[in-house]
Amino acid sequence: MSKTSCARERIPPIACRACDLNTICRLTGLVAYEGGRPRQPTGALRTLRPGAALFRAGAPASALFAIRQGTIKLTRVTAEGDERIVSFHTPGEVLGLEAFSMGAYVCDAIALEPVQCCELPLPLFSDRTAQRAEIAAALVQLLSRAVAIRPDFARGSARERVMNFLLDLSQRYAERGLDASELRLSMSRLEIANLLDTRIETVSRTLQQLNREQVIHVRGNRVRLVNAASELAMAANERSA
Amino acid sequence: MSKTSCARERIPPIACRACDLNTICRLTGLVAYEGGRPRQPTGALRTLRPGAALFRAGAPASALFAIRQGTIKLTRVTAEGDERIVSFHTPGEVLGLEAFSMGAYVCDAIALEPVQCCELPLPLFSDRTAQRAEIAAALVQLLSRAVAIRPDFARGSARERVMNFLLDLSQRYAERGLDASELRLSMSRLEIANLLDTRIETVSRTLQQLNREQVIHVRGNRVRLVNAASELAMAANERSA
DNA sequence: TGCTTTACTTGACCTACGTCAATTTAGAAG
DNA sequence: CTTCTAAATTGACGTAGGTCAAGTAAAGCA
Repeated sequence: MSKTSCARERIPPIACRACDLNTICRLTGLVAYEGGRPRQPTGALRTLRPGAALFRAGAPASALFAIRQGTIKLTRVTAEGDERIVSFHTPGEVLGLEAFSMGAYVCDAIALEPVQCCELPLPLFSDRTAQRAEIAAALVQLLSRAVAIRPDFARGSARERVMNFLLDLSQRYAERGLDASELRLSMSRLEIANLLDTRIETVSRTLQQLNREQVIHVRGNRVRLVNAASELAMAANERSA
Repeated sequence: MSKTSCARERIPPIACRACDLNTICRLTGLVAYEGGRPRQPTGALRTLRPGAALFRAGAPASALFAIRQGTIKLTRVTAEGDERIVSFHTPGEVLGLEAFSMGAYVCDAIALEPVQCCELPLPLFSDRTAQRAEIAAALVQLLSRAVAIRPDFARGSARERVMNFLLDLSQRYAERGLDASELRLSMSRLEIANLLDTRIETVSRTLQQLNREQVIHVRGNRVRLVNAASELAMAANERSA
């Protein structure tokens, strides 16, 4: 599947405190708060090999998931039968929020690399515990953030799409406290092209072009943002929509 | 602003029971349930003239809004200073859900026609009433639906974009119990082009093309879906993503 | 009713990107 | 190390849709 040399450059799991699910985990008693150290949660922990599915579109929704390590792609299958990538997700992000309204998941969630993630079974949220109101409030918070922030990569020129994609990745790195200018692309060019609604050749050409212009520095799946800051200002407002 | 002959073809307000906010309105005691008849809610009712703003991006978020009548566009301003349309909203839909996580609204909400909408001040949701858990649950439901259903019109060929746009409108008509094949476009060609990330000439040409092929029947801002059902099956899975 | 303005349509031309095809590069296996 | 395979790059060429420009129709107003 994805080649991604994972064996040697394995990145440690994200700390619970940097995870979007943190508040909810604590409220549901799933994990003891660890004050900063990455620590094994007490709840169900799932591991996936590259290419394995965390859940499938149409499967009854049973839990929320938080990514601890690795990257997951959300995909749908078009009427013509080909895969369409909806989004990529990195450590600290929560999947399966549609569970509260749909009976089933709406996308396939596929690991791009070795993935580790926490599972919060839905029944946790229907229990009539004393904390329920607090949990609900935290959920409302989480969901509200998810509706507000919707990057849209299938807009503008190929160059804008690629830049927006890289800058979005960079921003997410930064939000989790990682180096925002040194990216490791865990997805293939084909998967990027799919997300951006363009072609693999266009992604390749555009990356090389940006490389030649010294805006970025590309080498395989490693990308360093060099003069992207200037383009950043330009594209920043575009990304969130 | 938008021309839209509104004086004569005024459409009556939507019934509360067909509104996404219905459950929440009842729980917050804002409106007495009316069992089906469209009835004036007891809460704050706002009216807007075409071109007027319900709220602006960056303004402190103070309330949730439900559209009773008319169409609203959500827009953002790009770094280059031009407007980008994020979505159009029709009666029964709820605006401002980002309020629970952001302190401010993230888009401008502009009326395309005379608009009437209900306002639910945010303080309603922070009151520690006995119902609070139920209200929160209803909110989670509403938000969860909003994250699950994300049409994406800036993908594929011009023809696909236009069809997806029309079919999405049609579907929303249907969901509120209106005739799904007889559409009245309350937005200009320019606004459609903006949403679809294409040009006004392309929208025009594509509509005329579809008209020639008898897939739809266009006459100004009235569109009848004729043989769209066949294309519908094809595009149905595309729309929601 | 005609006049003015703005929205929409249509045509001609051009370019960014898609398509097809040939290399080159980089992991994986031996 | 070499071989094998899949991913990525690069080139040549065609086309959907962007751009520019000229009509046409319809809404608002005297």
